[in-house]
Amino acid sequence: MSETTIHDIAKKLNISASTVSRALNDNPIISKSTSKRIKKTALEMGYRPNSLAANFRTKRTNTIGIIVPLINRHFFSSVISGIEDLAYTQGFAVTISQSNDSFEKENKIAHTLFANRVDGLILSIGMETIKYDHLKLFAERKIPIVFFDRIAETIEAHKIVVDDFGGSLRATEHLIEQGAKRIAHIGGPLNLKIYQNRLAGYFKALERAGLEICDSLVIHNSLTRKDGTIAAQKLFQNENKPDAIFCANDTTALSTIIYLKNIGLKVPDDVLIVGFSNEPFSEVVTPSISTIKHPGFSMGRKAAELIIHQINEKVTRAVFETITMPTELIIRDSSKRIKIEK
Amino acid sequence: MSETTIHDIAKKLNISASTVSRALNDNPIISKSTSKRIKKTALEMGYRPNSLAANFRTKRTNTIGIIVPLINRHFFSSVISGIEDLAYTQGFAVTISQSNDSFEKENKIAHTLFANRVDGLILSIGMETIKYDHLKLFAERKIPIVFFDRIAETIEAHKIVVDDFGGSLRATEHLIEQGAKRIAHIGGPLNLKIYQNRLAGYFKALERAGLEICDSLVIHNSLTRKDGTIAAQKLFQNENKPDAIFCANDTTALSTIIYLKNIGLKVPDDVLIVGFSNEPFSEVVTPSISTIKHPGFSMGRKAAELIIHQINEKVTRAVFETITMPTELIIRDSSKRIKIEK
DNA sequence: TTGTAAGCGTTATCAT
DNA sequence: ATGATAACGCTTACAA
Repeated sequence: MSETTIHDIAKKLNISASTVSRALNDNPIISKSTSKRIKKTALEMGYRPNSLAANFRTKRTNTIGIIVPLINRHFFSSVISGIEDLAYTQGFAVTISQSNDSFEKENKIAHTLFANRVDGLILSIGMETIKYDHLKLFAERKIPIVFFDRIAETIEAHKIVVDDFGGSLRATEHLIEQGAKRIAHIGGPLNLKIYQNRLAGYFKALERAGLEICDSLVIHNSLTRKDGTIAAQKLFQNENKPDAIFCANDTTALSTIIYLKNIGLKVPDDVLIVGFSNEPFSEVVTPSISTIKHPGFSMGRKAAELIIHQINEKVTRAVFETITMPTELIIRDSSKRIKIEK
Repeated sequence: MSETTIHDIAKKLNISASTVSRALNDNPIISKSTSKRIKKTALEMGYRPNSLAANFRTKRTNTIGIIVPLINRHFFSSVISGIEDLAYTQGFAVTISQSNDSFEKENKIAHTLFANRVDGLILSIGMETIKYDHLKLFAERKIPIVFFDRIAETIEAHKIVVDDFGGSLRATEHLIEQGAKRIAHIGGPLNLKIYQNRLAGYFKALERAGLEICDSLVIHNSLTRKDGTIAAQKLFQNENKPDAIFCANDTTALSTIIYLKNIGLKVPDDVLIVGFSNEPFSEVVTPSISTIKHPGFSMGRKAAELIIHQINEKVTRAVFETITMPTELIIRDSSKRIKIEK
């Protein structure tokens, strides 16, 4: 009933436990022949290494902690999938928690992961997070952190973001190319850098085209389905109605389209729409939604690569990179003004 | 630089390490006053419990292992989200791996989780899995397992499934109520129980209504987007064209709708469609897709509840339950023949 | 190439 | 209510 240990194996073979340990860890110092004998009897005796003991001894868990706002969201589950995919090949386990965008929960999770001695942390911070003491914990103990998407600017760490600025610039320029003159923007909370950047890209495009920036055409909210509807409502009650909207996510793009349909306006005939993130639904709704593609899976793999590298290096880096993943404009029906072309 | 231990705290307060340990674990045998003193100095000294040591000592990791085919799929990420949600409140961490529907990977993952001493395992088996030796490992060591959705019938464990039969029955009956006479079925691979059940529900409904079961109206494939298109093509090249299709998932329901649109048939006017799973896109495509709701998040919570109960009980159950989660028919536009009603 | 022995930090058992 | 002590299974200097 009780587990076989390396001592049991050692006793059986009349050798020492350390030799067994070395052999089982493929230490090249052990002769081929004894190593083979040891592995054979280990198998016979049904030995399974006690990684709890090993972890305790070596102070390494081979575990990467992940914190995301919500697992069940396409972008985040893509990233997680990418992290797991690479981590697995490198012998790391992955433990996941969701903050539900609550600072309190994020804080608790961070402490738990810290206590559980994860070797590294990959996270996207929650909407409420503006203090980073819970992350400084890790920094102090030299436990590597990699941020993705929603980053904490003041913490020194590798960061992986998508090119929000460039994507938004392209999206807005595309609307301009399609003939839009009064382009509105439905954006996210500005305490998050990603939404600052998306706003900036939008502004830049307007500026380049010599279009006026109009305060009444810019609305910020939490980008839920409902927020999109309310924003659209506001935009079309105005005097200065937009002829195009660049939405900071696909969810609001969708609810905007639905709202417009309800008040008798057609997309793209009356109003052009571009979203952001390329949610699975965007391709299949009517009209299909033009959007900016977010490379979730690759971001996850890259994040895993960076953190594992740091874990294995054990070198305290002075220099941290911010990696910007390329975005891609996907033009679909919601933003094609010129139907004649084809 | 080095970590504070309970011995350091003990030394500072001139008490024993065991008292410190007890106080920190809220053992009621320790007097309120000393307990308070201990916690205070622990905080001051920046003590963080070494859970690696504790795990090692107690042989518990407070960790639940999860294996799913793919994290980045709406249903699975919902279940994972539900598991994490409950596990977190009960003090359990959750580690996730994806099998990619490969038996080899599933096998390796199981061994790794086993070696890492997870306290319990929640999983949905891959498409290739027909042998269960890797799971018997857990059973032998009395490590609880909970299956969900894709279950291994021969392993004794709690199982959580959705009411595939009932859902399909309702879906098909609904089509019949809407006046359909020649109902086709696009189903999944029959080595998986869930698709057997969905087929059975479809048959049952036809039988009850006295409708003939027609082989040429039933097609099985892997339920991808493309499979749906091919299946629809086949169905409408036939002599005996269907006037309704019950699809075993929403993906094929969608591609069927798109195909029909392309060949000039209208949904729901010419053909009625019902899908299965309530994917996020189903509500927002045009026409919106009637479907059977899959309670992913609740399944996850339930799975977590069951496994944690078993972990804490430490009692070897002789009796295992198979819990069938209720399904719900959501009627949307793709299956509403009678438009006059409103 | 192999063996000896210490020690990781905690909890549990037995005393007091 | 508290203390002393052993033990968990492994890794790793150091010794041989």
